[in-house]
Amino acid sequence: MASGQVCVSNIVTGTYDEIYAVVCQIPEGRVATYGQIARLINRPRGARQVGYALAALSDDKQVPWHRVVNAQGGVSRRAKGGYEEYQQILLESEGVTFDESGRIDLSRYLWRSSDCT
DNA sequence: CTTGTGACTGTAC
DNA sequence: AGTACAGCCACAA
Repeated sequence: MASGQVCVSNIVTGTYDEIYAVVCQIPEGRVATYGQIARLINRPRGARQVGYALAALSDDKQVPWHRVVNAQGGVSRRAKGGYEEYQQILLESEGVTFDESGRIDLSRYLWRSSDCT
């Protein structure tokens, strides 16, 4: 599938920007956990920062933040409610199926950064 | 520089 | 399986 990766152009090597870059690299139909992303940017204990970075994310950036879920494979609550449902809809639109409890099968949809080359 | 907070994670009960 | 506590990093005031 022709995935559209068009956000890396605005990325700057800083702190949050690295997180955005990783999120942008997540292909469609795949999801990544905060801890996974945190490790990718060399911040194995910065899982919190990843979520905080997405919280501070602005609409100007085309970052698929909806592909980022917690370690339980579920959508975390945001500071401004209303978007948790929006995220699930976007993921379902990409082919991701949710569990009865509203959770994703990470063993099946978890994105692998170190695979296929 | 110190304090507070947050879209998290892992362990323990 | 769900709830509770502590740890961690980065940014704003």
